[in-house]
Amino acid sequence: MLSTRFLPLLRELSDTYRAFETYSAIHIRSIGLTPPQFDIVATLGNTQGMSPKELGDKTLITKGTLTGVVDRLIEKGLVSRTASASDGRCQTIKLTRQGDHLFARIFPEHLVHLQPVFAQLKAAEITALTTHLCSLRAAFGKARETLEQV
Amino acid sequence: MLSTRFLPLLRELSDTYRAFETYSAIHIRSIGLTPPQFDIVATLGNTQGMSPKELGDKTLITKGTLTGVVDRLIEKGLVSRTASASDGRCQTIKLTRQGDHLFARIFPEHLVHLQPVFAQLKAAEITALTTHLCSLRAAFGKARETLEQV
DNA sequence: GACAGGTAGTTCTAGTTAGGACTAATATAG
DNA sequence: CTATATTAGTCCTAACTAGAACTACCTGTC
Repeated sequence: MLSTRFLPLLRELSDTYRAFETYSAIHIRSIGLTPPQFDIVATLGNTQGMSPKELGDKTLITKGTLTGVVDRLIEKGLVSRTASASDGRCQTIKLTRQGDHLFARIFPEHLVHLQPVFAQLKAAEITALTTHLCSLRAAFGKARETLEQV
Repeated sequence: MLSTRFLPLLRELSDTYRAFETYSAIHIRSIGLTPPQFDIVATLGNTQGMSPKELGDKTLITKGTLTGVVDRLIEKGLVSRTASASDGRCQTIKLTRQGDHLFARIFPEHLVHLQPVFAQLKAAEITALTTHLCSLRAAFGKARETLEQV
């Protein structure tokens, strides 16, 4: 007999993630960005820039996708792509001055947009949820390692 | 001063959701389906079929996307689309005999694939996580309603 | 029974997605 | 020093995504 007691959790995880995506997209689209584009701008904010590889690791955007997302941000004049001097394979993606200004304006705005959501939750709930999610993510990671050992 | 204490939670929510998607996709792709296609087949399993509208509500696939996903499942011979007799706007999507066989085979397989993940967690953790996610989702829903009242 | 308003589904567009094939550059082993 | 393996990034394909425009159909009101 197979246990199915975890199915409600998986459904809830999907539903909650999508509720978050949908809610934050309301603000993001009002700026004229897409969610992945916002993610890149937010990750580059307050840094000296980084390689596409590093950017992909942080935002979980795969390399093939990242090329296109960065292309569109360059078209909009928000980021630049320059070759690395030390490693001919690497490049550095950086916010332009215009990108920097945009980041400084929209990041606090985005926090204001999210504030009413988390004002409804107790600090302890937020902490507990984060911890439990972390365990679940680790469980997926471990199960995946086991599969790959074959 | 804006609070940013919820940002780690949002990152963890995204990361955990993607870990789940990636992990379950390993099994789903081995069957020759995509995750949304699997979602549809799993939702139609053990039912008499339902309208695209209902299917979209359950799987959170928007109507425009659903048309294409169902088209591809029809091409594969797994589902059928028939007009409703009572309402000329509605249709009924149903598993074909072949789709039914596939469902009967792969759904238990999928549970077996997921089992090792949840075997690592205590039952109480699973329950607590589900409850907290539900609160968070409700908070997004409430905040959204507030925005729409304008 | 006509007409206004709402609902179901399709089509279209721009963008994202994963994965794999490919190129170029670096690093390692012998 | 050279052959091999690894890594970074681009390009390609099939599919999914939301949202908006559109068509067809239903429902209520007068």
